[in-house]
Amino acid sequence: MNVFTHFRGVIDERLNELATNGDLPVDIDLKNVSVEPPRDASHGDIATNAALVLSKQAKRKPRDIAEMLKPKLEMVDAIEMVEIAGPGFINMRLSAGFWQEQIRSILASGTDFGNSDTGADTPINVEYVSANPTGPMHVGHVRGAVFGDALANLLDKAGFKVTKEYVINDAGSQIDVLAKSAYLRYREAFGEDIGKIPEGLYPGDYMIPVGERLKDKYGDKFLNADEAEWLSIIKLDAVDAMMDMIKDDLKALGIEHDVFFSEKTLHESGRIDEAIDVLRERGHIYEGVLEPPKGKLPDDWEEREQTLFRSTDFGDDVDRALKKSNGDYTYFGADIAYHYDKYQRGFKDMINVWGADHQGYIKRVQSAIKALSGDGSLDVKVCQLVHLLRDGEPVKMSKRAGTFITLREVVDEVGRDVTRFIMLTRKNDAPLDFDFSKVMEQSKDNPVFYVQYAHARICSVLNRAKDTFANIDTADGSLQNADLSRLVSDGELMMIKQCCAWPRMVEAAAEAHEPHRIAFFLYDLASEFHAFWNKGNDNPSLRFIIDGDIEVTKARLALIRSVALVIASGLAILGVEPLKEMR
RNA sequence: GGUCCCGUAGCUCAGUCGGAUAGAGCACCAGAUUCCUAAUCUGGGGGCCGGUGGUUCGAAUCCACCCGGGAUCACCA
Repeated sequence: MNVFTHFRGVIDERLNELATNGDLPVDIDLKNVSVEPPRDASHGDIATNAALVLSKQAKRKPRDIAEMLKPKLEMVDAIEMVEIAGPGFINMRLSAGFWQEQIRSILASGTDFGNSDTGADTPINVEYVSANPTGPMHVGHVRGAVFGDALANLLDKAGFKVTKEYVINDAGSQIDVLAKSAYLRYREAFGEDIGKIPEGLYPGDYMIPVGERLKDKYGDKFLNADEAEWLSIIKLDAVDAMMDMIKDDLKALGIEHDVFFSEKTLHESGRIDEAIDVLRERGHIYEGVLEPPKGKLPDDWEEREQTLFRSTDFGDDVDRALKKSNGDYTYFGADIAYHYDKYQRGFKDMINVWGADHQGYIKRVQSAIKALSGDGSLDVKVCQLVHLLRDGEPVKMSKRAGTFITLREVVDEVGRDVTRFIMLTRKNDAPLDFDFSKVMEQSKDNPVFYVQYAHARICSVLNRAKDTFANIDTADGSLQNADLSRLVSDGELMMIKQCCAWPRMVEAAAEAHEPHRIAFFLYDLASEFHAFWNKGNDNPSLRFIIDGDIEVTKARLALIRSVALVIASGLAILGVEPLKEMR
């Protein structure tokens, strides 16, 4: 249960009563009323701005409305105290009993705690990674991959029906290059000395096994054949080989897509013509000449007539070309068909995760979706660069020279969990430093460790309880029966409240499409817990395991088990395994 | 020149559909281990939230215009 949503409902009811009684206008609009935790805990547990928001509509002073609402709220069982503060905020304190009961429901829900139905099973498509199938994934892909995956998990938890999608760009000229590179390695597999890989082909060693694979599959069939004979066939094999490699890389990060969509199929099936015809019928396509870009002209600029999409009608800056000079569709042309296809598959909500270099591409795709669908919407999440460091020094990489750092190298060195968590410790649109030395540090400077450590500590306490009480049952089902009214200290109630904020956090993060909020929340929760733990150092009566008092012990175990469940539930969104011990 | 992103403590960054006295970590200073993992915790100093106007009960948050940093800019994908 989301505590705040629950009381939002309660407050709405009482406001409607006031409207029925004639104290407020009958047609009063409650949509701006919010119920949230006050920033300052001394103001109580929940606060509402209802009186302030409704003041104008009701043509009454905020304090008057607050005074009318106050007695009605005081009658609610769980509400212990109601106070009007400042310009008209209504602060409420909830009873300890109410909070204690929440532990029971957290234990009953397990790691499903925080699941929400705000998504209402709405289909939503999250497209991420979509690295070109021309080589292994490199470090530049990692952030988008992790971000997209965590966002998809988050939306799933919030009740959306999520499809994780990868579009394979298997149609462009880079695939010809790939096939030629593979063919060279194929000849090499027969013992031919191919010398230095010619400029313009992919030089990486990862192409060698592809050559072997072709040799095994086709024997010497293509050895003396014309390019026209082998090109289209080897393209397929080469792309397959690249995708196998990429899927392996993704697996190392714990990522598995539901759908791999082939761009090539759009070209072959005439779907691009179809989508563009739709646009043409609606009058959004014309043959014309684009203005040269303002500012510095590209050296090889020439005026030419092109098939253009009038994206400026939908908020773009200039109209966009759909066909290349050789008559083929541009990537944008194919992309229009791709997004139209997604829409026709039932996705009105689409999210794409792109690198920072694609920012300028956003408006045109959104324009196309508007022009084609009317009610479809695309949110593009742009991930800024990751600065790789080692001991504070930049790690050089050069994609051109083939010496780029691969995703695999990063994961092999620091592990999947660390890679994933650290990538989510910044907003997607802020650059991120990734220091190989720092992320492996076992200290509170390192948020992964800090959160994991809290979880491990809890598991450790649950185990140790058996040393003190031989017969104690620490299973969730048993802890649910603990006498939770024994949880009365400030620290204990704080922990409960923090856990109860979890569902609200999930909903807010999902709505904003911001999985990093989960990482920050977990850090805060871990911090609460570590503080609580240390109180037992100063005051033994605040320890979790109290020798001779099994009831208090069980109640406290129920509490910290709830904390562990929230941490595990959050880590699951991030795709990180909660650790039971860290020795 | 256009577009997009960023600008919050010395440093790295959070900041909830606009909410009350703007938060955390690092660094700095002072403390806490016969004790469930000190791999942790407690306390302290430190801010014209880039600037100027506007919107309103109320702005770090929304709008306009500036300043500074980054990315990107006809047929590549």
